[in-house]
Amino acid sequence: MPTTIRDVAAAAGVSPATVSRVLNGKRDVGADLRRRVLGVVAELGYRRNGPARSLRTRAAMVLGLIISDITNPFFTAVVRGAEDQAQLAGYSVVLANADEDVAKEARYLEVAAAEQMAGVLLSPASSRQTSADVLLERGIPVVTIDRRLAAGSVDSVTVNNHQAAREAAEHLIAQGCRRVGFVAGPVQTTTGASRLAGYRAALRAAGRPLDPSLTAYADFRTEGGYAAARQLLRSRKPPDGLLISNNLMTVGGLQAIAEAGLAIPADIAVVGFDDANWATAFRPPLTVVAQPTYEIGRMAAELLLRRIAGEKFPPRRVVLRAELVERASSRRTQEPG
Amino acid sequence: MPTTIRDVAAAAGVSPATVSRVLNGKRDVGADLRRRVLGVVAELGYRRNGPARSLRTRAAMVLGLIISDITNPFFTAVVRGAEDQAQLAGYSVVLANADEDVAKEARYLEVAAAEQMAGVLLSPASSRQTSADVLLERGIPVVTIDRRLAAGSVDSVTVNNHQAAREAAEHLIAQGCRRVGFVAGPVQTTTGASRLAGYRAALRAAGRPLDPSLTAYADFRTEGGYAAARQLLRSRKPPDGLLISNNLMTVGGLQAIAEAGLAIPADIAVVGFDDANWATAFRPPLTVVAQPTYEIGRMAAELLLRRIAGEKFPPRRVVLRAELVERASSRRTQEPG
DNA sequence: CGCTAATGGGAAATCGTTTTATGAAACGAT
DNA sequence: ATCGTTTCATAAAACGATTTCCCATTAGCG
Repeated sequence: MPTTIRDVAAAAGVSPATVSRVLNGKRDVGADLRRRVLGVVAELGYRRNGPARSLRTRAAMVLGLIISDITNPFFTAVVRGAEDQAQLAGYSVVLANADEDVAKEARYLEVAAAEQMAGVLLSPASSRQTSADVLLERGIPVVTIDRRLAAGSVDSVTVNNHQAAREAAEHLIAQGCRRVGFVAGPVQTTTGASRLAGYRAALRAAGRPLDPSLTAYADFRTEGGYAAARQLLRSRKPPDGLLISNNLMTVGGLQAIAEAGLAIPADIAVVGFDDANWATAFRPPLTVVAQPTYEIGRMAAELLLRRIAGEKFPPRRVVLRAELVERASSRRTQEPG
Repeated sequence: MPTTIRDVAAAAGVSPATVSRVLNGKRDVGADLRRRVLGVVAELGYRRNGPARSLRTRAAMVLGLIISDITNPFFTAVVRGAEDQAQLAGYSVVLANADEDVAKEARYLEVAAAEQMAGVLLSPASSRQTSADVLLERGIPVVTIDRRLAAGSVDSVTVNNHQAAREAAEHLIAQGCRRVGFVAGPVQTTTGASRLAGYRAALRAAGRPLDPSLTAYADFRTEGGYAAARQLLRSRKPPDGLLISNNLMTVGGLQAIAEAGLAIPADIAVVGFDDANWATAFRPPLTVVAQPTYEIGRMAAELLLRRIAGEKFPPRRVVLRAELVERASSRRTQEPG
């Protein structure tokens, strides 16, 4: 029913092979013939059949993007960057939501292989338990986003988590906070582990003891952040400064602080991660570690497309800069006590 | 290189046709044979080639999901619902971000057709200028989400926007607001138009004049909401109550209010749309019109899958309930003036 | 027992594209 | 005039699944 390449060929009085070459800009086709073919294509409104093409070329013009939590605005911003870059090269982006679940992630990786996707962007739920091999074995390139895999052979695009977390903690210390608390993410992600390490490095550098009761562990989700922050606030010696290591957990943390009736920054100074659009609407405006989200996605897609194009180079670890954006939530004019 | 259906067939000592039948549960295959085939499939780790399958069956096991703004948490929540439902039926979901741009939307619709997607969920940028016909002509079903098309022949899943907006406005009036302002979305979307109409209906019912200086138009985006709210606040007779007709614009509106140094709800009572996770972390907690986002996505996917399965029924317009969730941002104990 | 019907399985065509191998024309150069 | 060499097109073979026929075998029934 829909027009095929044969229809176009017949209408233009050439063979299907010629039409194909015109469409793919392959070997030289006479300029006049090319024009004629393109004319017929436009006239008949022909669009090539994706699956047939994928079957023959053994690769779909599709990039997989498996992210760990689609409700996290950080990732959706990344998606935009990746999508824009992919589109420049004529690729579409398929999104999947792995929900921080290793098994679900594995399933989607298999789907990517079965669908012959050209390449996959992945924010792995765990740096070790990964099924990325399914793709690598078949020669489908993978680039990890926001997090790394323990096996060092895969390209990655991340930010300088360690340093950023350290600077954020040092900022709180410099503002006069005596007890700086930390809401940590899952340590099986490189991002979670690095940020925790950065926080600890800051305390160490400041000669502060590492009080375990100042660190609470959560799962990068709003509810987790809420519970973790509550636990910290209810301890016998609660923190007067708090660093929360991702976006969603920051929302939960703020809620816990509000419920506890504490004033920001007077009672407790707060620094969050990721510059969500509500951060400046919040009162007081939120100090955050801002990540170049769009650029992360764009860069990762660019890297992936180069692999897909067959470029050879040693595994690349792109590290972009995350920067502390100081706002009122962490600003203390006078030292307490 | 990867194992094909022939490999499986050879290893199991049957024909490819039989393997195919087992995998698709089509005609009855002997129980013992079926077991043997499935055993070999598992043993060889065989996964069928998606493109080959799509080529033959003329439909990929893929649903397209074209949303108008991926940075809007409302839509990402919808995505989750759709994805979960799709997965139950063995379908994957492909996401595309149309950015409220009619041309971009048209491009993605063509991609969906070319890729032979089984069906498409769409939140159209405009109720009239749509290219959905590209799909409908080819028999690919479409279900619109959050918004409707003017051509009434397409299934849709929306909420009762008119009534919800009206109730929200009436709530503000009941709280004693004398001048209730409204930040409207694009009226070429059915959602934008309905919410505006609901607001107006509330004023009319309360016998209030329709002061045009109390309505500002924006684009469903944060910056637009900020600009619109600022315009309202700077007018000669600013509102003492404000209804903002979507998620992102609410963030912008709150920012404008904060910058103007106004107190919520004392100086201005606020009601937003969509219950983002930060709404309760905000001080005062935000009164919102909450939409059943997950259910919208789930329902739309369910409807689409039924169409894909070939069910015949007249175009269905599912309307879910959006409900006002009263919190402190709109609560006024005493009447002003 | 003989006939029809039902069941389980295989051979081969088919989906629409790309690509390899091949050939015809055109053009210089010898 | 002949022989390469390009250049431009074509015919036909993939790609890997599904599915339409078709053929055995068995079951059912009078």
